[in-house]
Amino acid sequence: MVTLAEVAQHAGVSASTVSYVLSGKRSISGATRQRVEQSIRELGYHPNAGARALASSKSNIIALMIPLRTDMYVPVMMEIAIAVATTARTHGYDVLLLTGEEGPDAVRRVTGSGLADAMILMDVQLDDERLPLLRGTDQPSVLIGLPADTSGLTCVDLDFKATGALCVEHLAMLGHRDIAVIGEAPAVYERHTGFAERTLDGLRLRSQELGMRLLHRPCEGGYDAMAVTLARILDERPSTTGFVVQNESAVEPLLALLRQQGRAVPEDVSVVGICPDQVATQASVRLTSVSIPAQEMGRHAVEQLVAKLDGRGSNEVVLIAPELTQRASTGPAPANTN
Amino acid sequence: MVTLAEVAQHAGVSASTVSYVLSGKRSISGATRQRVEQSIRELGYHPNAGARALASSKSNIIALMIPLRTDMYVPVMMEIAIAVATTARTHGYDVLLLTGEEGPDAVRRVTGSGLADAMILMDVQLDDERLPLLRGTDQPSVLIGLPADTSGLTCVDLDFKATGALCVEHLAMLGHRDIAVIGEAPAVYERHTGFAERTLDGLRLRSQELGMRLLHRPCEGGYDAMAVTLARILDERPSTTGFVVQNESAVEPLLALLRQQGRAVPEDVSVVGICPDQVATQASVRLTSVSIPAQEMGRHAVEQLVAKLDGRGSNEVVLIAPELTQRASTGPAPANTN
DNA sequence: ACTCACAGTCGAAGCGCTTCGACAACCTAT
DNA sequence: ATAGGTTGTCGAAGCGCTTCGACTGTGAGT
Repeated sequence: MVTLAEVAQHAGVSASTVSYVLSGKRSISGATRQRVEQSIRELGYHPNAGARALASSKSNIIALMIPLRTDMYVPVMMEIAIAVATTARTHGYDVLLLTGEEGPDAVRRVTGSGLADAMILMDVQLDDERLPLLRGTDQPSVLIGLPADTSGLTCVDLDFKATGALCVEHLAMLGHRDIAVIGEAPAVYERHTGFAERTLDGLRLRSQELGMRLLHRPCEGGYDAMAVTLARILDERPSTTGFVVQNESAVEPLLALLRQQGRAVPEDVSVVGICPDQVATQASVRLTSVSIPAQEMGRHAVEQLVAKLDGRGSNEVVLIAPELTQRASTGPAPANTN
Repeated sequence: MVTLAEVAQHAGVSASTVSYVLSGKRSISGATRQRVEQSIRELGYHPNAGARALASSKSNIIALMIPLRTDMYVPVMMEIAIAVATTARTHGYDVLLLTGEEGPDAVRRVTGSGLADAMILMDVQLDDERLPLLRGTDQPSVLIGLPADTSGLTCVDLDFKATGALCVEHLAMLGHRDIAVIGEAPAVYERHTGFAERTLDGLRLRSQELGMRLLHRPCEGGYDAMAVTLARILDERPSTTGFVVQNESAVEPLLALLRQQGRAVPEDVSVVGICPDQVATQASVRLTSVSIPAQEMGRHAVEQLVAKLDGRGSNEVVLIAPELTQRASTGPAPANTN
């Protein structure tokens, strides 16, 4: 293993000079700089991460806490994680992957040990038990998702309330009056995950304002669960002509079931998805949808964090505006056939 | 920030004693140990990761390189990543998330800087450019996936060749003679990703041995691509009664299309999937499938790696035996209706 | 009573880096 | 020519931990 000292000797300068070449924190003459860089290349030198962390009390690592559950909104999580990792690299940071398993202890461990300089939390619950810890430390952090109380915190998320409203508006504009919401699995609501409830708020509020009737049903993904849920909805409110689906694994089952029952999409029934674009475009009917901007969220989160680490940036809530893309699954409500 | 020295002082012992309490590398009297542990708790001490890494030349971090592409077999990757992270924690390791983006440089950087003690590589190509680097370093590593030449490497993977064979055998047993394989996207084969080719080998070999006819068609996921592929297959070989699908995002489209064309599953046509159980059970027809044991792979990989780090363990290729679960999508071939 | 082994503890020497203050050499303004 | 500032470099002091060798006291063996 090559050390700073060896590079220094090879280049005929002192260790500190090499260090300054590397960090650029003091000016170095062109000649010296080149000699040092040459030596670094020749010797294949890589600074030792531990030593660096110890001396500078900066690890250049960002911790990312992802949820342990692998059953929900997985592609979104993955895309965020990858966006976080690649964006972090462009700022010179690496990413440490923590699973929710350890819970708040992970926060303590990482903060206390100086393993990471900052952290990003995903899958934030409205009343997340990790929040007090974050508020009580001076380690920068960013949440992806919105808790109930955002004071003293930096958050990045899609504006799910606006997303709900947007879906309703789109259906209203097309003349639909009775709409049903296929939600995430009941467990998601029970955990009080913010995004699900905020979407619902937006849906309810706007549909009230527009005088529409709204039915909300949580739904486990999959064909069987969807079949049961759909039957219940159509039983309770046969006049339903618009669906909003916020559950990736319910999209295709819903479309299949509607088809099977002879309800044509979009002629008889319109469907709006809240899901990644990939899901929307690969469905059997190209789905009108509000996309989950996973990459953008990951990127934003890192950039907020880096800003904080650089002493710039403050606590703020960044809500990304939803965008609805009309595809083939929504159309005018059918003429009233009471 | 609390340091070892402060804990030592608080407990009235020397720093080295505290260190030995922590590491257990020398015997410590019960009384002293308890006093130290008490102090640690009272002061909320966490050892500094950087200092530890520097002094011991061990970071207790495992690097995990995941593919950059977010478009393919995502849930599997995610599940593996999570299994790696949680298993690593049980052995006292944290996980650093690297994306394929940097390519071989990432290997150099991590190895050279001592950022991680070992690494796990996913999405290994048959002739992966990172392999020479791995062979040339003494840093332990494990591949998830199988390259062409495994000499000097430790690999963990599902036995995809046996998987292919198993699928064929199942269909053969049910009396099918003409089978079609819906493969991964063409890009996967072009990249020479091992698993896809090995599956194909297994499929071809066994179907030859059993005197069956086999058609293989790569397929981008999604409904439209699947429609085109299916049409071509049925056009070329109308007598096809068995399908093997190795592409998560083609499963549901295939089932929908078959249904739409009046081909009943499993009465007219049988379908076997190679996919995570979750996909198989959530499909519109509960899919007979060989599951991808993502968790098991991640766990195995970490355990191999930890064994190496402990000086136990050697280079070996661990192939996990495939298991086929019969569900509702396969049945006897229809009577010959030439 | 005397050695020997061993458990239990301590002090000190680093691990490889960053960073601060010092200093020499040079330039510019007086 | 001189004071004052700049620029480029160096030496040394840590950062918080691990680990080695050394030391002390105790109990067993003779």
